[in-house]
Order: sequence, then structure tokens, then C-alpha cells
Amino acid sequence: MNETLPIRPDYEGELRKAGVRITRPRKVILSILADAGDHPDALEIFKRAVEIDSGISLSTVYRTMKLLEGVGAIHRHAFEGGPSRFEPAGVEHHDHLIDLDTGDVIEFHSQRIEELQQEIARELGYDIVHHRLELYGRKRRAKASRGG
Amino acid sequence: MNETLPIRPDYEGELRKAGVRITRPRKVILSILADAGDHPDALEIFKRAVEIDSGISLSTVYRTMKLLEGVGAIHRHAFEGGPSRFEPAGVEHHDHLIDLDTGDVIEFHSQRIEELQQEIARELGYDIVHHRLELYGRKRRAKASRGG
DNA sequence: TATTTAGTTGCAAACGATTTGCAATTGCAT
DNA sequence: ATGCAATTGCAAATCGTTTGCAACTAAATA
Repeated sequence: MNETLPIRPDYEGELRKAGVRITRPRKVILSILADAGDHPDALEIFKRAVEIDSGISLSTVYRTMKLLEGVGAIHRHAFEGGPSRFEPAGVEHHDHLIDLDTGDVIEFHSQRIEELQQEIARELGYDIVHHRLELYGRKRRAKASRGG
Repeated sequence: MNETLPIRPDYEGELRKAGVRITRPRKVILSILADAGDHPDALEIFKRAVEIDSGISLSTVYRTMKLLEGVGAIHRHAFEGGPSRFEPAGVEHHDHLIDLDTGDVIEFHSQRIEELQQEIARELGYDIVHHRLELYGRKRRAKASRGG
């Protein structure tokens, strides 16, 4: 009876397990994260949160993100230039392709690349703790040029 | 009659060609960059510069770095957390392995990975403008454990 | 070489993202 | 219901970096 739908991460559970209080602002932020399909930054999360509970502060958003990151519930990405952007950690590992025009983030994964990285690190005498692979690009125009 | 030694980038030439004045502070900064074997950040460059000419300001370092970056003479790397670090652009493309304990940066290159990236982007309908591949790791301890 | 003037400088203040001190508030175990 | 440590909002602080501005200077010109 496994769900086929994307898993809604059980943040509250993760936090409780980590001995952290589930407060009102945290509930709001958590719910936003749970169904964010994109990779919002702190300010964006804050804006969405304020629409639900106008009393929430940006510091609390930052604090909660750090908390979740610490617990391993979310991943923080510092893409080129901009502020940190977050995503649920639940999904299995992947890298990112950032659309330079829209800021959209597309996820991808290449087992082959992962292996090559391991190989390279090994040759250099290192163990990889983590890595960062980001492709920055633009949508390819349709062959001829008449596309829009 | 090609040199076998690492090429000393001719920053002054590049700048002059770009119609930029070669001032005293710039000369100092440029000389520092020219023989920096590492990947210093702005503050580090500033410190080295002050030892040569105490009148140089940090803003000038930042301005010069931006200038050089604009001309394509150096590359800026925003490694995890820390400030931007710079390196001469002369060398052919490579990626970086960052030693988490020392901050040391080791360069590597994998043609195979580059190809795979292209392939992935293409499949996703994108052209890569540039990319970022960073491995963060620690020196592997010698097998048994008696190493230091 | 003296003149000229737009490009550069150092400084201090401004900046954006993020963190922090603190007093007031609130989960939640009792 | 009670009590206290965890958490909050706020404002001020932090860090890396950029910028406005008046003084300075590289380098083209006479």
C-alpha cells in the first residue's frame, strides 16, 4: 500500500523526534515547506507564511530553516549570487540545473557522474563529504528559430 | 619557443587592451594575483597588497577584482559559506575539490563528466552557459590509522 | 614639460542576507 | 492550572561587498 504520490515530509515528526517544540509559527512554515514544489528562499517562505499568519517574523523563518537543516530535514542551496534556497531533504540525491532566465530549478541525477566524482576524489586521496554540481543554462531554442 | 613553465598572466596587457588605466594600486594587486598559487579571497589579497603599498584600500581590491572578472581575466568562486575566492582565468577549465579541514583547493578536470553534463542538459532541453562542480572532502587517512 | 580631464582612489556610509541579544511569550511536562 | 525552558518578534549587529563623493592621478594633449 505504498503511495505513488510525492511523499509529504513529516517535518513535525522529525522535529519532535529531535526534541524540538512545535510552535505556531513553525507549523505555518512547515506546512509551506511541505507543499512547496519549488525551491523558495527565506524571504519567499516568509511572504507565504505571512499570508497565513501575519505575526510571523523573518528571523523565525531563518531560525526554523537552520533548525530543519540541522536535523537534516531540508537542504540549503546557495545558487549563484542569490540568497539560499531550500528544498525538502526527503527525495533522493540529485543535482540542479538552474534556468538563468527564470531562476527555475530542474533536478537531475547521474549515477555515472557520481561514480566519476568518487573516482577522482579517491585518486586525489580524498573522501567526499558532499558535493555540489550545478548547471546554469538557457532553454535551447527550437532548431530553425521560429519558435517563441 | 613556448614556455613550459606556468604562464604568468599579462593582466596589465589585458586591462590596457580593455581601455583601463594601470594605476599604482592596480599594479600592486595585479602582481599579487600574477604569482598567487592559491585561491585568495578579497581580504587576503588586500592584506598582501598592504604589505607592498600600505595605502591601498579594500574597496579598490574589490573594484579591481570585479574589473578583472568583467574582462574575463580571473574567475570568481563562491565556495560553500565563505567569501568569493579568485584565480587567474588563463588556465584551461577545471573544477575544484575543497579540503574541508584546511580550505585548500585542488583542481581537477574530467572530460567525461563535462560530456555527461552536456548530455544531461541537452536531454532537458537546455544549453549550458556555465557550471559549477565542487567536491568537499577530507584527506583519506592511511589504511591502518597510524598516519598523521 | 605643463595642462587637462575623465578615470580612479580612499573613506565612510549603504547594502542585502543572515544572525543575534533581549525581554516578552508560549509549548508542554507536571 | 503551574512553571520554566524553549521560542518568539523586534531591533541592532554582523559579514561580505558595493557605492557616493570629494580628492587625486594616469595619460592624452598641447
